[in-house]
Amino acid sequence: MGRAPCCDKANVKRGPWSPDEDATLKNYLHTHGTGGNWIALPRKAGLRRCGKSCRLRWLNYLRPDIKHGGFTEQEDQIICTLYTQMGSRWSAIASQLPGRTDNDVKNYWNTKLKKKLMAGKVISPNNNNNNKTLLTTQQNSDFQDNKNCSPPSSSSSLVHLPILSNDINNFSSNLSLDLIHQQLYSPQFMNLEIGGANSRNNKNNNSSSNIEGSTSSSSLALLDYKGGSSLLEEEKQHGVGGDNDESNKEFLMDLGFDGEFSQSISSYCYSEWVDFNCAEIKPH
DNA sequence: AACGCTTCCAACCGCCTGTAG
DNA sequence: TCTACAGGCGGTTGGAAGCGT
Repeated sequence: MGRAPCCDKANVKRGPWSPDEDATLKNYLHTHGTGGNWIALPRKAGLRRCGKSCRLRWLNYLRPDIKHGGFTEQEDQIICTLYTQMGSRWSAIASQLPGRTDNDVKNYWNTKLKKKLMAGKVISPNNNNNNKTLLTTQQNSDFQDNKNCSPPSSSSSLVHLPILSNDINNFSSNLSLDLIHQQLYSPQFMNLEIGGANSRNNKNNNSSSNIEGSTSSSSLALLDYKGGSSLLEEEKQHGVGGDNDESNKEFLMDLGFDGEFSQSISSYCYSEWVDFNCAEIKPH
């Protein structure tokens, strides 16, 4: 026995919403709110629509704070990073992007960003190209309103990433590589040299397990000291030394790889913990 | 202009989860 | 504890728009 349908499908209209329907829904919600019941809402509002459809229409299109299209490079990066961290948790990803809906992010990923990433046009960790300059002060503005992040220093070019919730941090403990991850983030694609002469931070190979098994209340990311010499164990003990040789830092976050590959990457890349709940990421 | 193919995105579907009774 | 129901979510689809031939 299947689940009872949420509405009488024979008597509800389907397909694209008309401007009149939009106006009706908007007006009703403006006056009455949802009343805590989307299922009953269309009947009260005089709409021949399924309650779920009304909810979707409101959340994805009619809400006043919705942004459509025009994803910024910074948003691209955030989506890519979060996708590698937690997979297709679109609502969680969208919650980190003010004004974006899960549907929007999902569509954007499926239609554009995935291809863009495949073509190497989005900054990826350790990408050895000029894309790092994508992280500029101009991009701060989108997220400055985030109440949990301190405002950027006027004299610096900090990039303030939005809050990653504790839930997101929890996701990272149960990650696996799906096909897309393997394709998009293969060592070749990332231009990484795994375990070679540059694997200078091998003694730091507990980083990955710390990330993935972290019970910390913070989401974590790491900054790479490209060309730096020390492991910075002392810094790990004494907190993040954010002012050290910033010119050598590179935008990098937990990619969510499991197992040996993750260990290899982390041992190569990661050298410093930062609290990613309100990380200040600086351009390379 | 007409046709076919591709891309994009709004909307739907059905499963899962949370919660009230 | 169980059940029913609504909300939430991710996957998928259908059609409009764009583009090339």
